[in-house]
Amino acid sequence: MAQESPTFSPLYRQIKNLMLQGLEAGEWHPGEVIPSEAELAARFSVSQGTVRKAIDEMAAENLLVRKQGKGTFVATHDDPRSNFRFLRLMSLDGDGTPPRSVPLECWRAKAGQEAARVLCLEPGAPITIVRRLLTYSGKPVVVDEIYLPGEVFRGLTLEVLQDCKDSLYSLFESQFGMRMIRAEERLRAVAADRSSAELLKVPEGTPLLSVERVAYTYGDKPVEWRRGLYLTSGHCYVNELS
Amino acid sequence: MAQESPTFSPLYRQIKNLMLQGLEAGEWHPGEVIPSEAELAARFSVSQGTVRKAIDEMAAENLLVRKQGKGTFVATHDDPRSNFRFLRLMSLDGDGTPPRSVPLECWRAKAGQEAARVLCLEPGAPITIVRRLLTYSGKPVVVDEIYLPGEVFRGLTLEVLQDCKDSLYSLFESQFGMRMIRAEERLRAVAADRSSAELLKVPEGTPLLSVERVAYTYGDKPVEWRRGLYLTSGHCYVNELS
DNA sequence: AAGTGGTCTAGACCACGTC
DNA sequence: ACGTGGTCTAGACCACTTT
Repeated sequence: MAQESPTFSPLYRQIKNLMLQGLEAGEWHPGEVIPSEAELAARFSVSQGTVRKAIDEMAAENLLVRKQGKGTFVATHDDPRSNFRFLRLMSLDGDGTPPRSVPLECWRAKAGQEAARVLCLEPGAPITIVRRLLTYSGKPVVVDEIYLPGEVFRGLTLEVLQDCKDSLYSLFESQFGMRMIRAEERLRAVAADRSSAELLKVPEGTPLLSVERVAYTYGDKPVEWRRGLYLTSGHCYVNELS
Repeated sequence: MAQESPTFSPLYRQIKNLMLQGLEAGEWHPGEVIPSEAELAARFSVSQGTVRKAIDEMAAENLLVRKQGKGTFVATHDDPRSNFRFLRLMSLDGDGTPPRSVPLECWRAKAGQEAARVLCLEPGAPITIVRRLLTYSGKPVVVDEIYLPGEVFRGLTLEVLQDCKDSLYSLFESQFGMRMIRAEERLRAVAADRSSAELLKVPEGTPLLSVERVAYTYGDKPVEWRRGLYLTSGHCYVNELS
């Protein structure tokens, strides 16, 4: 038989898409409860089980968080236990103290070929670049260079970064309405250049872990390109294969 | 109110545990179909929906693979598309040709302190050690040292490894009944020692990506400890954060 | 007591693969 | 035509949190 409906989409997935639009449009904000399953079922005129399956998928993607007896909440980067999600760095001894972010520079520029390609911008479009250090117990471990679309992050300055007590993604979420939901990282081993070596207080040429990341928001739209150099003498990058 | 049942376990999870025992005991082998949902529901005297939820979880953990219209199958490492699951290496240019495994050595030894701890063995217990090279398009990219419990892998020799056309985990699965289902990796950047540098044909001191892995089989039992040194001049380690 | 998500059931129908 | 997994429904009851 001919394949009649190559675009077949089950009901629960259509419901999911409607809810995704709600999230993207800001109908429900990070940290807030969304309506109960029964309410959503009534709104969309489907059974509770169908809404449930839509929510299940979104919870599996870390977009929503279910809490029995309380409701279903829009996920947020403020939750401290979600810190390991986007920074998989662990001390070689058991020390679990969280890192401190030390912003170094923040300036505006025009997107070059590569930045434009990665962030899906026009070459020459305004971008914002951040350089910062991550320290564990006062010792420098990561130096990051972060490229952001200038339009979205118009109000981002060094002062804003210095005043921020939370993670970078918490700041992006609360101050710029930009929520990171997924990222791809590419890891390589490189030799420390002079500038990085100075910041990390190691000899030039020291092997460093280069971590290149593209982060995406709703609709798989890339909104951050970053390159970090990790000093892995006292820390390691942890990954779970499953 | 007092928490009456701290050990509450829903029905579908009990079913799942029963099925896990079936997998572990070898009742169903990798690649084979398991009984239909209706059959399992009858066997366990529960509804099909409950069996379904048990299978859903196991499919999410890559233990089972559902195929609409055909049945549910025990996952296997033979599936070529599962190669990226445990070897997240990608060419920097788009070249997608798979790697070739070149076994170098295979010998028996007694577990030292660290190997015993990681593999949950008695110090002095027999272990098997494998050294091998991974080449892409003929060029050496990875040198691996692999520690295995000697009891389980008694028949493993260099000849067996050389005769094997599939992945290492396929061999372990088919020849030794040992299926890897999960692994933890720790990544660091290190300088190439002399031996590795020679094998990878790079100068001593070249930055290499050190990948230390512990792989687990059913019941979270560790059964492999490996350390790989990756040459990342032409390849990178890809990771998805979500 | 009331409201939320979590579990379990039973049955109907759909999409896919095989015979 | 048949068997498989996939979707959808409606209703009952359980576990957790708040009022």
